[in-house]
Amino acid sequence: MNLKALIADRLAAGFARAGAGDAPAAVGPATRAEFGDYQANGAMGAAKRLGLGPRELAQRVIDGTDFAGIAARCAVTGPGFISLTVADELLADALADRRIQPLPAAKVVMDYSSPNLAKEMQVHHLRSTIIGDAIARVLEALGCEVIRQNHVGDWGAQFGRLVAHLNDCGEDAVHLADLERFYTQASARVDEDPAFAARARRVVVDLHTGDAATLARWRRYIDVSLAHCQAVYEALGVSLRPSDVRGESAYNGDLAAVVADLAAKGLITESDGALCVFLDEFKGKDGSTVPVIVRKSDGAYLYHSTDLAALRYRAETLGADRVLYIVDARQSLHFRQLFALAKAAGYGAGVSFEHHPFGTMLGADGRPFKTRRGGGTRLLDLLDEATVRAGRLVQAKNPTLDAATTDRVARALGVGAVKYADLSKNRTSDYVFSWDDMLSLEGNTAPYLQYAYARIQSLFAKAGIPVEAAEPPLGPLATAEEHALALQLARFQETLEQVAATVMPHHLCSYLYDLAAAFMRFYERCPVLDSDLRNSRLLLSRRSAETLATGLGLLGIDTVDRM
RNA sequence: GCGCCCGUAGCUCAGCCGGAUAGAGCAUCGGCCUUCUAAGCCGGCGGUCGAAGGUUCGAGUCCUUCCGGGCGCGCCA
Repeated sequence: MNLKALIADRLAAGFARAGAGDAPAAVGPATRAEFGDYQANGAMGAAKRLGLGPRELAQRVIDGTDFAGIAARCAVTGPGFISLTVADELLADALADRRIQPLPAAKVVMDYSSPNLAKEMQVHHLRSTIIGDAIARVLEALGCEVIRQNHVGDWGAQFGRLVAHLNDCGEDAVHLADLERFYTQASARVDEDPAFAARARRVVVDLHTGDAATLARWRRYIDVSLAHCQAVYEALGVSLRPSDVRGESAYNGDLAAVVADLAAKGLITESDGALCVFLDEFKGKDGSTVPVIVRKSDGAYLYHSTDLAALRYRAETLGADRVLYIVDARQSLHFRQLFALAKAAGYGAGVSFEHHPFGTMLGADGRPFKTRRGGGTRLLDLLDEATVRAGRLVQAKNPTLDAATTDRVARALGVGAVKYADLSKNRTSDYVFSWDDMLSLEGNTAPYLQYAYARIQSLFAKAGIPVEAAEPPLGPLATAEEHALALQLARFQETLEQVAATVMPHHLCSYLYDLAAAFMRFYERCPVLDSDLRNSRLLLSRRSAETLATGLGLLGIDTVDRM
């Protein structure tokens, strides 16, 4: 149940009776706990139009609202806030059933992760991959049909360079590390050797026109590279599967038709031999327009055309209601152009195309992130280091665990910490990558949430009963800690809906951290096993464990029973 | 030059259609393990929310200008 929506609904009737039916109740969590659990700020904004004092209107709203079963107390506070305390019976209802309520059915296509192949996955691939994955899982939990589309870069100039270079030196690459090395060499040659650069471009044309030898070579490199990506996804606990891969190459056959269609619709202008679309939305102050180039003067297509073909496929073939692109903020202009182009071409009318950007990764110095060697940091190295550090800590804290359990726990905590460090940030602009922050295991980190979960498992082990044995109903909430914990548990639904609406997983992280903290305070203050309120407190513990496990699961983070 | 994003405590970050005394973690200082896991709990220290104007009953949040940072801008993706 969505408490916030329920309260807003009830208050809406009160606003209507008070003559302010069009005013939003503006319900949110109370900013100050002393005044209750939720507050509605709408009376203050509406009062002026009605010629009433804000407190007077707030009182009229309260008088006209039916609080039966939802609020234990409701009062006007401050300049005209409506503050209310949620009734225990409502919390008992909320905790009786932990099922998530579905949103209206929708088909959502999600483009995320989408690494360029031929290179190992680096830390900068982390954001798209795990943000997208968390959103995909949350949407599925809310009943949406999610179609994952891993739009890997498997068709661009990097393969021209790679294949041209390997043709020249007569070598072949069967391991990713080799590919990586050869690609670096090839990139260097492009900068120094114009003749090589020309050959590399020629190879791209061969590839795109279906030259058999080139395609065979390309296929081998792609397979090596994709196997590596899949290994990273599995190490990360990301839900992407090989069947979710639909890379740039999948649209090769559509490109000519898409461009022909744009031409037929009168959108194409030739400029210096390239086929361009000039859109009014991108006209500058000086009257010049930044063009969208859909075909180069040498006949090759670019990512605008590929992305447009992909957009059309997602809208028309997959039948999406929404298409979410979880892509670096540096692509913002590209997506504005892409969506404008789709609109001009009449593709995907009625479909919501959304670019959800995230910031560029910076180093500790605030400059774009690079290692000393000028490269990136391998994602697998980061995960390994996190696991090693967590392993040392697990061993120090709990030396009685056997080796296999220690390894498993270390993996869950280490990988969880890395993911949580990234997912818990709402940075639509740049963010600072810090090796130490990523690997931190104290405070507001995944291990804190996992620790709360493990404590609950331990509690039930001590009680000698399975977690499921704690059943409703919830008893009286005798202490402030119990009330606060029950309230936080009851807010899970509204949190998931908020994540779905904003496409921002950090709201779920904040929620789970607050939940774990509420549980820790409850646990420190309220004895469970040796208490008259044992049943009720066990139920609070059970729901805490379930909600933590479910929430962490949506973030792609594992829980452990002991740590 | 034009455009987009950002600037909150020493550091890393929250702050939900503008709403009460701006919140966490880390760091630092102090208290709490003979009772359910101290990876924890409680408390102290720490911010003129980049600056100046404006709108508003009310601005970290909206508008304008300036300063600072990042990114993007016709044949890479």
